[in-house]
Amino acid sequence: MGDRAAKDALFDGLAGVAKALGNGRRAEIVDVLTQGERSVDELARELNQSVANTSQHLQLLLRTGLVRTRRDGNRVIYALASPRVATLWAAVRDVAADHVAELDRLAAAYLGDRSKLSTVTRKELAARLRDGDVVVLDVRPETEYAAGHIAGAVSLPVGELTRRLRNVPKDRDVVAYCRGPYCVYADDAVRALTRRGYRAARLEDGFPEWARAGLPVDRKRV
Amino acid sequence: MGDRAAKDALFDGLAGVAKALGNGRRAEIVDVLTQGERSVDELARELNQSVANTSQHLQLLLRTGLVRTRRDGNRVIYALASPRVATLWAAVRDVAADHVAELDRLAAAYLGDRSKLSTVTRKELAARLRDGDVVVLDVRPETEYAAGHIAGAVSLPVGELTRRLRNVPKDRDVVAYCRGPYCVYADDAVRALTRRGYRAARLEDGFPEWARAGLPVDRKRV
DNA sequence: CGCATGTTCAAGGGAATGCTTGAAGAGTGC
DNA sequence: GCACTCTTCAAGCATTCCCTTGAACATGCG
Repeated sequence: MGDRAAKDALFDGLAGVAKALGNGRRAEIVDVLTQGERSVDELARELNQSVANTSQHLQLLLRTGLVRTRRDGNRVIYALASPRVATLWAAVRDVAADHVAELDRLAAAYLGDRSKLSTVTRKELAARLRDGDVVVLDVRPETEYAAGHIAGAVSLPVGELTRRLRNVPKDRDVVAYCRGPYCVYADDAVRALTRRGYRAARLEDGFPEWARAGLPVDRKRV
Repeated sequence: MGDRAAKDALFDGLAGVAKALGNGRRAEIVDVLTQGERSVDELARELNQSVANTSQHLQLLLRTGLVRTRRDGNRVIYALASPRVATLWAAVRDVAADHVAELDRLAAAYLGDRSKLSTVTRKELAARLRDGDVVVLDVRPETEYAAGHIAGAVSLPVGELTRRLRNVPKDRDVVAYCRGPYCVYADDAVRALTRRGYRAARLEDGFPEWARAGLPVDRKRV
């Protein structure tokens, strides 16, 4: 024991986990699965990839143990193997934000200019929720809201925002949140709201981070 | 903003961090750097790889931002870019331990049978250190001890263990620790000690985990 | 059963990865 | 300057990775 070949094999095994996350498409899959389980073709559509390719990526994630499957009639539903995988993905994102030189540029290219968006930290929002002086909007698709949301938040998917604007009180501060720090939904919502004269800000990160921090969540459909 | 190409590029950027850790040799480099900074050829010797190859891996880690360098006369010293990188590596290891099916086999092949080794958790050791009823041995190379060690531990590199055995009291419980959960030094030490009639156990993980948990450390050479 | 839907498998081609070898840079000491 | 050490660069080759295409497999429904 303690020989080179075995040590190399062990570290290859450990590195296998990182390798599984080491592809943009697979990273995106894990990122989406953080919001809840999905079928293969839901994922394929979300990633804008062929079903075959998506399936292959999922097979690899499955072999590595990062995801698990269950059958639901016709379809196969994939989910993260455990919350720990979501934590790992968050750690990857954090290191990238800290240390990857070009990430700011890439993020800006996708998200646009965020400098004019006001943001709220988890802590601030938690405090203001306790005081009840803020309206919280979950602007993700409704199924994700149903699978879990910030306690007290109202579902208002960004696609329906303009149609259901009357439900948003104009005299109170509004905070929108979505999937995480690299999700555009809340950005779009905040831009649309401020343009119309609302006092809107976005939560710095998203629902998964809120839940992971142990802050109050709700699973019931409202 | 919000278009597919930019989103793919962003996630490729995020995944780049995972990709950098997604190779056994680079993972090993990061694992070693968790113990402290190293020159290229120290790393090459530790990994049993050519200097050129090691240098290439280091270049990639550098480009990704996971490590940084400084010159020391003739040589270039590499270090982790921040403690957050060590945290990320720990997260990878944890997920692998939880979810990679074959990891137990790989670990056993490298580490040997651990079933007969008694272990101590961080929490237990911290408590027993406060009570002063235990001798703690740092069995890593002396330079790593000098760079930081559990407060109250004594340096006794595993290579010199048999030569300096007289320094270890036979009537007290002994706990040995080393680099981390996949390091053999403490295992070897505990086996050698128990064979000679000492009451020895190993700390479940290693020094980096101890330090990361905020438990008392010391940097002074004894 | 036959057909539709959803998922996986298999083969192929272009690109990237990992290691090797040998040479070129960079810094130190005589 | 010159020899020496440590590190990086460059080219080459076998292997792996990623996506595509088209077929096979599984499940549900009429």
